[in-house]
Amino acid sequence: MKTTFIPIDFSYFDFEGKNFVKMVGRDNKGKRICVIDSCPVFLWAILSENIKTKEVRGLIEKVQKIEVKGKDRTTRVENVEIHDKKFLGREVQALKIFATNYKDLHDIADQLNLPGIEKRRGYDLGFVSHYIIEKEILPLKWVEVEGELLNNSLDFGGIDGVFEVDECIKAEKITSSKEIGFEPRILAYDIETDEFQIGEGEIVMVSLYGKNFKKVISWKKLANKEKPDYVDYVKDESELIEKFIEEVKKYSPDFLVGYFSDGFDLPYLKARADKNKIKLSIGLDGSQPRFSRGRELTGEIFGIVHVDLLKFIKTAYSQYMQSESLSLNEVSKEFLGDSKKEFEFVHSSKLDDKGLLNFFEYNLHDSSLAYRLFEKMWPDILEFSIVMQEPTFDVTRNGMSKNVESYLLHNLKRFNEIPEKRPVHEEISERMEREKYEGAFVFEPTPGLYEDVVFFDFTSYWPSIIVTFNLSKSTLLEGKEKDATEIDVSGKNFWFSKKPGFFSEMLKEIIEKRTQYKKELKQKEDVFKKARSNAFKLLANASYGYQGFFGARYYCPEASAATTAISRKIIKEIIDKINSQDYKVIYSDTDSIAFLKNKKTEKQVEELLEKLNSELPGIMKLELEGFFERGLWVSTRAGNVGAKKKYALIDSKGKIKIRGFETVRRDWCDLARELQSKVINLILKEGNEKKALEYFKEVIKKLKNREIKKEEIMITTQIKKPLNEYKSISPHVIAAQKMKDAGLPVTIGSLVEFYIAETREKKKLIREKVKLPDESGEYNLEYYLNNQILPAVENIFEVFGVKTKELIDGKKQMTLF
DNA sequence: GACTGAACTATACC
DNA sequence: ACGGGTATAGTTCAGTC
Repeated sequence: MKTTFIPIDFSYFDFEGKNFVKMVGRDNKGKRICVIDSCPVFLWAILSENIKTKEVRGLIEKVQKIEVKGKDRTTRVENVEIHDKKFLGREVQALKIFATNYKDLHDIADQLNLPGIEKRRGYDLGFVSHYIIEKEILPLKWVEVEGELLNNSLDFGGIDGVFEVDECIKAEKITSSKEIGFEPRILAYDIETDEFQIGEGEIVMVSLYGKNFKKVISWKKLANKEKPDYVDYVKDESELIEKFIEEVKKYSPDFLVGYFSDGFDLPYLKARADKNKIKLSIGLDGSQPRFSRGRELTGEIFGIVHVDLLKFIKTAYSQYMQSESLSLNEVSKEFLGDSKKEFEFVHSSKLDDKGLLNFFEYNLHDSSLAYRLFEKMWPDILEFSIVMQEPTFDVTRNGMSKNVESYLLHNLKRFNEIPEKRPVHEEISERMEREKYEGAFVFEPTPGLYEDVVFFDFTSYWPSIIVTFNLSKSTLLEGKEKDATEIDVSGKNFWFSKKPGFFSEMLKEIIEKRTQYKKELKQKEDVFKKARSNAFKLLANASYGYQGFFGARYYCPEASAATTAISRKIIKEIIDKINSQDYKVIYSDTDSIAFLKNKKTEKQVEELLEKLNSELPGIMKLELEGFFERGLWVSTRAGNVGAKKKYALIDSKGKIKIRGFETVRRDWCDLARELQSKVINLILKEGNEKKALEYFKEVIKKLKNREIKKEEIMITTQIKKPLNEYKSISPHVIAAQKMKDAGLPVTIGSLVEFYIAETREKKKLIREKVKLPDESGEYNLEYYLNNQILPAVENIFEVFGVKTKELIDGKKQMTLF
């Protein structure tokens, strides 16, 4: 039979010692299909450079006889071929060694520790990735499948008999198909429980939200009020879990979506199913979710892609987001303009009818938010899967370095390259201990309020350096060669080949594709194209970090150090050139330069830009970031030098851009942040400090009169490690400990909120004055004056010669008097 | 007990 | 374990007098 098919979920199984991929997806009529396929399994043995033909023949004969006896199967070498390949850009001869089972390749490799074989590679990709590379079948890309319809046949020991799909096909031929669009079936879910610890308390209710579908399943019932339509009552928790499974099966989603569901909802469901002695048989073959043993839990369901949106948001969006936390509430506000429903948690036994009704709504709304977030992010999720060529389950969980690596591995074929291996544990520890290399250049500004500021910045600065100078593991030379680029890295020299390597070639393609899509987007908007452009942008940006990351296959700190060395050299040259053209550079950080326009016209500035660009090497390019009417730089708190990474700008439309100031830091209280923001605004708009100073005096007065609302003085700080590992017990650790004592969950990543209160006795340390938001108390006047609002504006007013400290002290004495 | 610099910690910038 | 280094700034800690 023949069908058009889109693969969504990827997994594999063994039958008679061989590996088979099972792909679950849809056909063009929306029917749910499972396609079973296989591919040759092999690894590479790279031969020594000087090996003789005769020796190769002997080696092949020896390798052909290798057999590995395992507990439940025997794997043997089935065939050996010799190929001309490349490894790290070097031409090599390599044996392609075919074997029975992918998981046994490691054992085969152990037997290949033979003279004449230099390296063994290509057996640590995972069978699914190996399959995708070999058969060139991409996740979420339509294909034409020809094969045998398995209809409860005995093939594969009757494995398809238990698959809850419309058709199961054993593939004979798979070819690519034209794109016909795909609308995924999405189901979001969320549970509410009596305890925060996994499995500790009962699951009170679970909500489901899909297309024209909403449901809350609960064993807790309203006593007197009528139940809403979307609520289904069940007898107890055990029935709740069974009903949940039933509803998921009935809805038949491609994607089951949660928020922090890898870490909470799914493991909680599993734990409670275990406790109730029932099976959480949610997989399409009746299997239970499988949880990885890694540092962080991940829950995988056969046939349904379980997506934890929190993880994807962390890697794909967080660096560009305004939200100060990644809570469902904040993220929903930013992406959907909607927030969670208000609800104060109480134990289910203490819920009255009104509370329970709210709880139903709250629970359903959370699922609705997750559903809509998925819809919003679907173009990015889809394009990430297609660009990285990895299953959606993985790309939604991997970090950017893993994504860079996926892209590399899936494109090596075009370069005839054998993949490098993953670093082993010892290598990783060694790499982690390496000395840091010197990074970017930051210009020390002179504090002041400047008029007419121009900003230039480089487009994809570091990636463009890597490409232009060919900086990578495969192009790093051992010593000086004739056709090499010599790079002085803080007094030490490195040489890189001028012949382009696959890393910089691929990165060049990534940058070019990004530029091309961006150009096309200007002509016509398209959410999917935008998502693809974004995926390439993120890949390019992560490529520099990748080479310096200890877990990378293509780890190359020399390339990273060379990249930053070149970046420092070039930006300093540009600064000199701009200064020599009768402009004055006032600031620079990594890839951006700010300078005074000096009464010149915008056209003259653009000509300057053009000239600078004509002198830049390779694909490097400088861009005009913008013209600004005013810019403010301040000094550091400690000394009288200009502070780096702290400035504020205003453009001709009155739009203000603030960098680094306390205003943009979440670990300062709102009072200080809003005061500072207002002061910066007034100064930039007015061009002087007068109105700002008046405003500051008002705030001091209000604070002293205790007219400030409590929520404005709350300080929020993140817990970054287990509480007992803190060497220095700072206020936020005390706050966290207090929360823990009150039975609230505090884990790594938790944000704790507290304020500094007045104390009866005189206490020396700030941490002794910490109180949680719901603890009664007066805010500590001295602390908020001297440690919050004064530091927030002191350096700003200092630019104008105003001594704010005297302002606070003077007033204080007066009020005391 | 006051003072001081180093260490620790969180968060921003690019 | 799940990109990198540069930088500011607060609070505690440990040493001195």
